Amino acid sequence: MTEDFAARRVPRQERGERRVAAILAAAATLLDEVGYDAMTVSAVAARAGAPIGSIYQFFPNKESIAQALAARYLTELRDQLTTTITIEGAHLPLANLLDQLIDPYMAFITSRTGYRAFLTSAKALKQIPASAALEDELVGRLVALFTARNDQLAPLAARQYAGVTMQIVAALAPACIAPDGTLDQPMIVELKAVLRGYLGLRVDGAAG
Amino acid sequence: MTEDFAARRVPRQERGERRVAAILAAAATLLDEVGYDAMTVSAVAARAGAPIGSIYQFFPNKESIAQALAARYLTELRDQLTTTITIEGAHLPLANLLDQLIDPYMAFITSRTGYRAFLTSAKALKQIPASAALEDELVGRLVALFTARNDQLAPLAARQYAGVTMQIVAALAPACIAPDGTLDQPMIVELKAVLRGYLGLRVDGAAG
Amino acid sequence: MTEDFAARRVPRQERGERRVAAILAAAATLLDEVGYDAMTVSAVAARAGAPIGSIYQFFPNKESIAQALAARYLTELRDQLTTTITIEGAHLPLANLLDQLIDPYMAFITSRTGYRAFLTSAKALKQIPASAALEDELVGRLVALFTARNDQLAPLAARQYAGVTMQIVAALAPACIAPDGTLDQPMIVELKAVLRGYLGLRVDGAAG
Amino acid sequence: MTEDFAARRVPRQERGERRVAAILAAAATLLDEVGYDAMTVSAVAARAGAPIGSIYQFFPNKESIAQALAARYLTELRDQLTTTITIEGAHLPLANLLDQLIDPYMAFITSRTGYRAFLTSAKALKQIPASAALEDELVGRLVALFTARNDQLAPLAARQYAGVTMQIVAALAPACIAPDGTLDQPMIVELKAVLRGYLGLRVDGAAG
DNA sequence: AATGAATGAGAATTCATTCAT
DNA sequence: AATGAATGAATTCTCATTCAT
Repeated sequence: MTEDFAARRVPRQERGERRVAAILAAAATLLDEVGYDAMTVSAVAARAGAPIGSIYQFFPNKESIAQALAARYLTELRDQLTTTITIEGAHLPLANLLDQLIDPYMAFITSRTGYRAFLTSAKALKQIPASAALEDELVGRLVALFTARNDQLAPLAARQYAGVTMQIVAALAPACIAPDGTLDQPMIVELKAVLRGYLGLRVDGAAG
Repeated sequence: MTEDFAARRVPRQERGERRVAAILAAAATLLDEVGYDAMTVSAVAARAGAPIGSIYQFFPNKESIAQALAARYLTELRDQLTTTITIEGAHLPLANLLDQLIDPYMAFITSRTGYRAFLTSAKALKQIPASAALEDELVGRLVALFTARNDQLAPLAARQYAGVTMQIVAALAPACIAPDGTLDQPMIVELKAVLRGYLGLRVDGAAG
Repeated sequence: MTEDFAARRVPRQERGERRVAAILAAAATLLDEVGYDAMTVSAVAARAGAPIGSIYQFFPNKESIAQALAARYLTELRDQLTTTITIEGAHLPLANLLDQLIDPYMAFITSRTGYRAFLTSAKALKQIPASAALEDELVGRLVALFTARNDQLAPLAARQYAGVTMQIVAALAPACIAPDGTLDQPMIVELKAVLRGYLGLRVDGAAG
Repeated sequence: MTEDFAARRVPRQERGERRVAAILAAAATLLDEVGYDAMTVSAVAARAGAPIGSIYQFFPNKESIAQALAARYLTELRDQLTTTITIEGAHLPLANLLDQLIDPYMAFITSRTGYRAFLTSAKALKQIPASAALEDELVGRLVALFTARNDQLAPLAARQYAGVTMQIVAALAPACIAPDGTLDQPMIVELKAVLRGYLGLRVDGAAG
């Protein structure tokens, strides 16, 4: 269900599965190193130790390689955030809630090679269906959380705040990754401060 | 100071200046429409109504075209922000101060074709010296402004908050431009709220 | 005699026969739709619902698939024309004779998917032995028929007229098939007129 | 007016014109030798003594090379047939008229390398606008000629006979060219006989 | 100086055929 | 025998940049 929408042919033999895994790993690295545009299918093949024809045995084109990787990451991300964003946090102090939300997400990002490329060029990789779906789900979860914190919140407003929250995180996340791929902790502290400020105003209604 | 670092020769005749202007205008449009990677030197030439040879009369390579455009925009931006970010605003209510800061900036962005491309791919266009210089200056001005609002602020902290402020603006600005190039006003309101929240915490020390 | 020259092995089990039939049917359709060059072995496999490996179990290469189909059609055609082209028609009025010759042939053509491809690209499919043999036989039959109509006819001349007759039919037949695969009746009338005119001159010796 | 519809850029320098000529000549030869599908752009380049990039300087794609050649031939053919097919021939004996029509055409065909490829795969080279236009004009001229010979001829009928005449010529012409590229004179005699028979029936109304 | 042709390495992709399982 | 993965040369086309005129 994850990547079959993009794959030319679903690998049926174990050998094929190994190939696909190697291809995606190679693509991830290259995405990280040079970005989508500069990533070459031959480079992916070389990295994966596969002849170029094998790539096209499983993926119809360059774009679909990135999409398959994105889809895989999105599934994993969904699994994680489903655990992380819950009503459980409704009554925590904002700062604690944000720790629970942000820290795992940042950990996720840095553990997924190439994820950065998706953050920066969401449009380059066209609309990945899985992406829209995940976004909808996450917004829904945030809305539930926000509403649970503040039952005065109008649904439409909650929805907007949720969207902005996700944009903030997406937009600032790259800034939290140092060039060497490790996390920039001070920047993460600031990201949380940004969210604390924003959600303090909008959700917890500190000053209205 | 604008294009001397990139231009192969300073045009001495006005015909040359018109050419350069046409080239940059063409590049700006294309940057907007297709982005840097997909922008082709021949396409720039065609749009500018210039033979491709002419392009290389004035610019040593593709990159330098984008850089010259960036440099021009940065100069203009510097002129504007120099007026906008001043100590004058030190004692304004935060919301008003942000209006004064953000509104002209957003107006600037949308009036400069192709500026979006620079926002999204800061790294693609390698380190533009003018950019670093401008950033330093702006940070300096923000530090002065923040310090004038709150004299308790340690210089280093002020500097960090200024940097984060700029990152927030840079990161969220693209989200404030609708696909058709016009401004997304509700999103701008949220951007201001984000900054209000953040600077309220960090500079005005709402909650410390 | 049909596919033994081309098939890698004669299928002994009926499963194999069904496979071969499916493969040839798929090839026929594709030949019709896209022509020989654009016909892909994988496409044939896909259409036939067979794994590509299976194709090569029965056919040594792409060309042999088309040849097997051609051979099958040629055999069927031989069966038909053997019945159609006989001395029986020697004393019929030319127009009637032509009806007896052309109508079944056109019916044959349209009922054999992909036959058109063979008409147009006789050379593309290299010299099919069965084809040359059939042609010889048909020429022989036409010669007999012509000679029976006109015993003044020199054998060599008769042979040439027979050859030209076949060329005319082969050349104009595609023009008698509408793009949707149905027969273009008015064009068939003209085809007969052409032959009537030609054979009237050459065989029945209208004007000598 | 001839090939500018297909050319990516009309050559403006004499050098460019020489290149285009060399490219078309190379294409003509290859079309003759291997046909359109098997003709490779690199092969054209090699034959023309040009780097492959140069081809794409003047032609947007492979198809357009063939089209440009076809367009050039069609223009030349138009010039010739315009002289050949005239009412002047209205009162000539049919055999003489056909000599006047067929001989120059056959000469034309054999003097134009690669023309054969167009005859055989009219569809492969998509609808060339110039081709349809030329066909219309020729049909018109034949109609005038036929009508001048026989004023009983209904216009619609005349139009159909003209069309069939052209189909006959187009269909049998390849058969009149020997494998070595020279003309097969006996076959030309037969072609004329075919037309004599057909037009005798249809236009001169030998037997109605 | 101005123009547009020249260049060719490289990019994405295809496909007949072979081979491992 | 059956399956589908492996292979890689070949193909079309692009494009930044240089050069001849």
